[in-house]
Amino acid sequence: MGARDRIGEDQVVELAEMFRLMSDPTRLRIILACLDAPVPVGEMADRLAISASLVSHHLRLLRAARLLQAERRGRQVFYVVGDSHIRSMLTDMVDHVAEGDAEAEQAPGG
Amino acid sequence: MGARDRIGEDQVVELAEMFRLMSDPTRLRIILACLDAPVPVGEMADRLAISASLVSHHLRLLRAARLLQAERRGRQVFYVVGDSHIRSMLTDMVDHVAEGDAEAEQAPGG
DNA sequence: GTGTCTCCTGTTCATCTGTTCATATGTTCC
DNA sequence: GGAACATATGAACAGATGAACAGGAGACAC
Repeated sequence: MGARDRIGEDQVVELAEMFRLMSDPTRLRIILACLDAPVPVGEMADRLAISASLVSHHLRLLRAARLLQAERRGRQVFYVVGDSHIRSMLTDMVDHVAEGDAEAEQAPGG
Repeated sequence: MGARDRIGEDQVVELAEMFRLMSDPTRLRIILACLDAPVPVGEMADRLAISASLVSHHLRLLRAARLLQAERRGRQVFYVVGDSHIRSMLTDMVDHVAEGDAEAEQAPGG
């Protein structure tokens, strides 16, 4: 038993890289921003209060990892989470940190 | 829609830090190693083919984030994933990369 | 009490990463 | 063709990170 034991080192590296993309607050904010609906780069930069250049830099990484998909509409480029599993996981994790923040204190000793 | 937009910056940082812990292949391997059952540090080092010191260093980070729980049995210390959500998510993600690896090969470009 | 095993902690170093500034590319309108 | 807007890219720098080395603390056996 244990799919977690059956995955090879390559899979682990692949998974780690996926987590790495989401390990930065700025990048995570970008992913979360376009979790449900496509969002243009400029709006992201405005909502996240960061420069469009920085957003674009992160977007490049996210695109390379297939985490985000780009869709051009005229002069604007809309980005959206393209992976259903990632989207589902993200939604769950967001809910987890939103609620689990209080019940994580069940650990005895310390 | 809502939950992902309702979380504040602190939550995002908290979530990002969680991902950060899992973003390292070595550290992810450690987490995966003690995903189901508690594993002693020495066995981890042996199974992962890395020094016990390095394992301990990573263990410290994982413990600080409450991702892993330590349990002392005699002179050995067993570590196990202490978060049900994380365990669930990890199992799902492992399965995701295990399956997605086959369909990801349809990309001709490098 | 001594010796050994297992694990923890502190420090240093090579490397990577995120961020900013300056600039290029692409698109629309005239 | 040119101007304006939106996005992408490259170089450089400050900060963070993982890995290795050395020393120390706790537990068990004698």
